[in-house]
Amino acid sequence: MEINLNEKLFYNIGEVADAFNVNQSLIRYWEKEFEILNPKKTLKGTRKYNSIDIKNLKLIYNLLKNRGFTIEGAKEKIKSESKKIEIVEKLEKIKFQLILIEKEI
Amino acid sequence: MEINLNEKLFYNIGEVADAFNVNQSLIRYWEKEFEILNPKKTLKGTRKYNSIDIKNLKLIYNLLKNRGFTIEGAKEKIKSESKKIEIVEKLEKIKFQLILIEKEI
DNA sequence: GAATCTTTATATTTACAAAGAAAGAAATAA
DNA sequence: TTATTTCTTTCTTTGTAAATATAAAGATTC
Repeated sequence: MEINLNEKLFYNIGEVADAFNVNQSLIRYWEKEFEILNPKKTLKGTRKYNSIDIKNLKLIYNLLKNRGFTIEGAKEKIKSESKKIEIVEKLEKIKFQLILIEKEI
Repeated sequence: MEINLNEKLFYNIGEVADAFNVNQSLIRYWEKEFEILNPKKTLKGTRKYNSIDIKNLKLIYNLLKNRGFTIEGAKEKIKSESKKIEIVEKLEKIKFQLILIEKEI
């Protein structure tokens, strides 16, 4: 990535596409496909990407380009993501309990 | 699946395709794509699927049809599978140690 | 004659790119 | 300053390439 996506509050599509090294059209296409990708638009219709949009884009990019999911597969994955987070939270609690037990020994 | 794939030692492609409810050509196509799918052939060239082939087919089917991987993504996943198995084995050992510790308490 | 084989052609789906219009930004002239 | 021109960016819509899946043909085997 030439462009650092941590400096500004908002980025436009050109900067984003550049940072991910993909075509602008691909960013727009993902927007059609993925509900979570919903950048605000100016009155004139220009997209403005904030840090949450960037985070979601990184997630999508990773699933599609690194991990080898289809678009549909990535959608499912994202849906189940929240469930996974719940599970991780439960595991955190268990970890906490284990630490307590360890201290009792 | 109409056909139960646990009854016989070998199945031919028609039965397999039927069981997975896919086209025979798809089974052959996957064979070209996935190294792990390597059914033995009779002297005359007819494919014979044993339980390992069936297991691998289930894996491939699951990755492609249920979990939403691309073919390339599924290949990668399968490659990394063996590494995962190693990790699980290590965790099993740790579990064993933990049980030992628990008994000492 | 029903099932399978290989090879090749074709269909379908998925993922992305191109094209032309519109808007924005920047440079230049009045 | 404020018009005017010019270049760049972004827009939506439409087109297309690549990936995936299936079908077809003709030969062979069960």
